[in-house]
Amino acid sequence: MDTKLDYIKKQLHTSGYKLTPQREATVKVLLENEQDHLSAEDVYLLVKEKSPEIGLATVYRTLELLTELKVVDKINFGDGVSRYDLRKEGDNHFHHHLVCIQCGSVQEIEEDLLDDVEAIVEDKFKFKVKDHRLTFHGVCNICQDK
Amino acid sequence: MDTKLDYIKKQLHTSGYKLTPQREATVKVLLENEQDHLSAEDVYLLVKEKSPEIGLATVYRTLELLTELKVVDKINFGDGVSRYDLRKEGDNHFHHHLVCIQCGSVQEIEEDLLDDVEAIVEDKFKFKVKDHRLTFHGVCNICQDK
DNA sequence: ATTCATGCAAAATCTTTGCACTGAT
DNA sequence: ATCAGTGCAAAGATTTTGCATGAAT
Repeated sequence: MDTKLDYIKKQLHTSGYKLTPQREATVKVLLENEQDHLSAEDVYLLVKEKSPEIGLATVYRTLELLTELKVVDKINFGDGVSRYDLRKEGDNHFHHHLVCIQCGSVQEIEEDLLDDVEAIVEDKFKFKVKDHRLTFHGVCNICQDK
Repeated sequence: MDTKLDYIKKQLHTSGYKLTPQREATVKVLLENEQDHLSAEDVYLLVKEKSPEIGLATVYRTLELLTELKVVDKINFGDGVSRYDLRKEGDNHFHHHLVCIQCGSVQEIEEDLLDDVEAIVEDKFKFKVKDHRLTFHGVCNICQDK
């Protein structure tokens, strides 16, 4: 647990940033809610529970910083809000999502299923792939049973 | 050209909507700029050139309607803006995009490269796929040559 | 002292909504 | 006469920015 925090701390330091108490509080919230896809507002509210003095702008600035450093990925499922998703330690690719159009649940897929597809893209379109975003919209197994 | 307009007109009628002059102007702009990924504001400005009396709210309402009817897809490349992309006639799947992180260009891929991946998702996660979004971020062939 | 980070409030941006009005059936 | 559609301006929501203050080296 703290290993991850240390790892992120190191990433910040490498780029010349400090892990301030506010940033630490924000990162901890992200770590404690890894499964969720929190919006900035969500993060802010959770951070406030333990550190009431923190400001929304700071949370935004922290999330922006973490996005730049690729500690988190900023995603958008089509509602008007940006959501933030921790990258797994050592991951160099964004993971995929299954969004249920009935219950709204979001499931993550760790596997990288796109190796073949990327090879095609690089070959056919001469496009050097650095990252990808893949989201499936459909009906999750729970909603199918209803 | 007008075939496409007729086709869209029919889609509207099927769902009980009319192709008003304002909607027609909006659709025409989309048809004339199929390659681009226009934001609502972009569409509005282009519509205004020929129909200055049209309001921004109407453009938004039209785009929302077209999105509902799956005439267009609403996409989001990470800047704060929604963009609108015409579906090809008869397409039931969203097409993919290659976003260049250097010059910002967006290239479209018509091929559906995800059949295998979808089969895996349906099988392994019991998730009934209805649609997908796939975007690659990387360096386009032009920028690679620089 | 200088520099980086914060908090607050104000501003900016994008999008939606309320409401009166128009136009077609 | 009704009802969907429109234009305008106002409101809403999300995110960014300016600036004075505070903490750390």
